[in-house]
Amino acid sequence: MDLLTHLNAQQREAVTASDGAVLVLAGPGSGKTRVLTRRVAWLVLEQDIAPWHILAVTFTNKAAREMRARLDQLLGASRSQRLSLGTFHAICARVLRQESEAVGISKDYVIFDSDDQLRLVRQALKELNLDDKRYRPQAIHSAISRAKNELVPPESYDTGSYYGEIVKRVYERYQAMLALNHALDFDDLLTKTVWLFERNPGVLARYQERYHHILVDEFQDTNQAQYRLLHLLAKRQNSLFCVADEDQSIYAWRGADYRNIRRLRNDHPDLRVILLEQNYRSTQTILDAARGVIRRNPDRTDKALFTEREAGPKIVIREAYDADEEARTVVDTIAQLVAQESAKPGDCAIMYRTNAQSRALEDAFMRAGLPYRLVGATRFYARAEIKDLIAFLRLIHNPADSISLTRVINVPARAIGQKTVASLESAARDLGVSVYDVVKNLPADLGVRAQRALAAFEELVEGWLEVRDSLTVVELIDRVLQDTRYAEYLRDGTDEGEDRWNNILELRSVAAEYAGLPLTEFLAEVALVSDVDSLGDDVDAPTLLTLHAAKGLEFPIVFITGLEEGVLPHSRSLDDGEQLAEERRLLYVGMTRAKDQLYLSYAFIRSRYGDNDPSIPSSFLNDIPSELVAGRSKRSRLGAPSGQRATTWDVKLDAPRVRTGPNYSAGQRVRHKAFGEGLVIESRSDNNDEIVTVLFEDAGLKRLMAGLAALEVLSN
DNA sequence: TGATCGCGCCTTTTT
DNA sequence: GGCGCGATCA
Repeated sequence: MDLLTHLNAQQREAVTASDGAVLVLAGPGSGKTRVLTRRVAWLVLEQDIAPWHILAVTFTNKAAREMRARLDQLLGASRSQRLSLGTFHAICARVLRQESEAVGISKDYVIFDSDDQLRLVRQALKELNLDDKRYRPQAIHSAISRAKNELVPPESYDTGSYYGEIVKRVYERYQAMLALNHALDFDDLLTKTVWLFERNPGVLARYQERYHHILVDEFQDTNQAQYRLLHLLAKRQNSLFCVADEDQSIYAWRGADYRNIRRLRNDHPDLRVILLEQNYRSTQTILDAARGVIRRNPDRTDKALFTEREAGPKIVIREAYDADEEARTVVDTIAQLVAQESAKPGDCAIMYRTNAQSRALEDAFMRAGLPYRLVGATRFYARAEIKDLIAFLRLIHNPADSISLTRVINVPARAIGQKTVASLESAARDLGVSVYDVVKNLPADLGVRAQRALAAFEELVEGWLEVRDSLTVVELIDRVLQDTRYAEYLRDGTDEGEDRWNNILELRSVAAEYAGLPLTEFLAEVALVSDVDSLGDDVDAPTLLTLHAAKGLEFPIVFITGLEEGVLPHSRSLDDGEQLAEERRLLYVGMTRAKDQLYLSYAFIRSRYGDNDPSIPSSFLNDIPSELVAGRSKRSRLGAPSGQRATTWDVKLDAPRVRTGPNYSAGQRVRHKAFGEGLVIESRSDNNDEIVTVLFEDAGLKRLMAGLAALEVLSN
C-alpha cells in the first residue's frame, strides 16, 4: 500500500519531512494522528529505519494501543512490536526498571496511584503533627506534584511563605516515605528518568544512540519534565517530530506548559513548522461555531480552519429546567434520531465538565431502559475491592510497601485494629524500617491477642512469598482469594456484594489475558492504565464522558451539557484569565469532536451539593454566531414543568409522544424490544412520565420510561 | 475490636 | 446529595 495516498500536500510534507526538528501545528480533525502513524511507517518502509530506533510517545494508553494496531497492519506485527510506543509514563517506567541500579531504586518498585499518593500525604501530615483540616492534603499534594513536574527537588523548593514552608516539609517527608516503601509516584517516573539521564552521561548516550527518531503526539500537553526528557534524548541531533494544537491545550492544571512550544523553537533554530489547517471531520457550521468560541482567547495564532464538507445542520441550543430534564431531553433526542434511523446509538456522545454530572444522564438512560457506555468516572481500578486485591499483590511483590500492607492487614477483618496498626506504624517510623519488618519482629509491648493475630497474618504473607515466583499472576490471585476467604467476605448476600465479587472475577480475567506477564509488569500495567473502556467498544450505545476524556475522539453527534457559568466555565476558574482561557479551549475541544450535528444545553436550575440554585447560561454561548444556531429555547422561567413536557425548543423533529395517564398496570404481561417478555410489577407517574417496573424473564428487574420503552402489552 | 451514626466538607479535569 | 472521618456504643 502506498503510504501517501489520501493525504493532502501538507500532510505529505509532514510525513516525509527530512530529519531534524519538525513541529506540526494542526487543527482538530486534521488527521494529525494519522500523519504521525504514517510517518512511523514511512520511516521503516521507505527510509529503512530499524523499528527499534523509533520512539513514539502518545498522550494516553488508548492512543498508543490504537496506533500500535494500525502499525501492525502497515508494518506487520513482528516489526511493529519492536517499536517503542507508549505514554511518557509507561516509557519511563520501563527505563527505570531496566536501569534500577543506576537510579538506586529497587527493581521491584511499585507505582503509587493518586489514591496512594493522597494517603501518603495524609500520613506525612500526621507524622509532622500538622492539621489536615488546615492544610488540605489535596492542595499540598498538588503543590508537590507541581514542583516535581517542574523538576524542583524538596531541598530547593522555594518557600517564600509560611504555607510554602509547610509544603516543603511535607514534600521532604513524602519523598522519604516513598523511598521507604520502595515506591514511585506518577511524577517520579518522569523526574527520576530525567535525573538518571542528567547524572549518567553513559546511560543517556545509550538511549540517544538507540532512538534516532522521536515522535510526540499532543505536544502542547507536555510538562517541563517531559520536555526536558525529549530535549535530553534528542540532543544528539536525533530527529524530533512533534505534533501540537495550542487550542487544544487542556492540561495546564496538571503541569502542561504551553511555553514548551517556544522552548522547542529556541532549542532548535532550524525547526521546521508545518501547518495542517484542513479539517476532515466536521461540517463548516460546527467549525465556524467552534472558531467563534476559541477566537476570543488572547495570544493565539488564529488558524483558518476549513473543510470541503457542506454547511450541515445548525447548532441546537436548549434550555432545560434542571439537570434531570436536560438529561431526559438528550435521551429523547437520541431515541428519536435512532427511531427515524438518522443515527445509530453508538454515533452519539454526551459530554460534560465534571464527572458528577454523569449521574443525571445515567438515570435518564436507565429509566428509558436504554444502554450507554460510561468512560472514566467510577474507575474500575479505583473500586475498593479491586484496590484491596491489588494491594495484596503489591504486598507480595514488595513487602516494603507499607501503604498496601496497612490497607489489607485487616481485610477481611482479622482482629487487627487501628490501634495495633498505629503502633506498628510508629515502631516502623522509629526504627526506620518497613511495617512488614515490624510484623516479622514484633515489639514486646503488644497485647497477646494482637500478637497472635499478627503472627497469623505474617504466616499468610510468608506463604505467598514462598510461592510468588513459581505461580502465574492468576494462580497467585486464586491463592490469595482462597487463603483470605475473600469470596465469603464479599458475597454478603446483597446485590452490591455480588457486583463486587464480579469485579474481582473481572480483574482475574484481565490477569488471565496478560498470561505469562511477570507480577512486576502486571502491576505496572495496572497502575498506568486508567481506562478500561476497551471492554465495551463493541456495544452500540451512546458514550458518556468528560470533555477531557473526549480529546482525540470523534462522534457524528455530540451533546455538550451543563453550559452554565460556574460549570463550564468552572467556578474555580472564573477569576483567573489563564484558567478561563483553558475552559474555553475545553469547550472548543468538545465542539470539534462533532462530525455532523452539535447540541448544546444548559439548565435553569442546577443543584449543587443538594440545594438548587438558579444558573446563568455560559458566557461562551454568546460567542457562537447566532446565524449558526437553530433557535434557542423559549422556555418561560416560571418554575418546574407542571403539566406539559418541555417541547418549546425549536427542532425539526416532533417532540416525543408522551403518554398521559397510566397505560400499564401491575400484572400485565409485556414485551420489550431488547429485554424480551416480562411481568409488570408496578407503574407510577414521575413528572410527566410513566415509570413502569417490569420483571423480565431473562433481563431481570428493570425500570422503564413508558414513553420511550415501547412496551407491547401481551395480556392483562 | 468492630459496627453504627452523625457531621462536615466537598468537586474540576487524569497519567 | 454522598463520602470519609471521628465519636460512641456493643
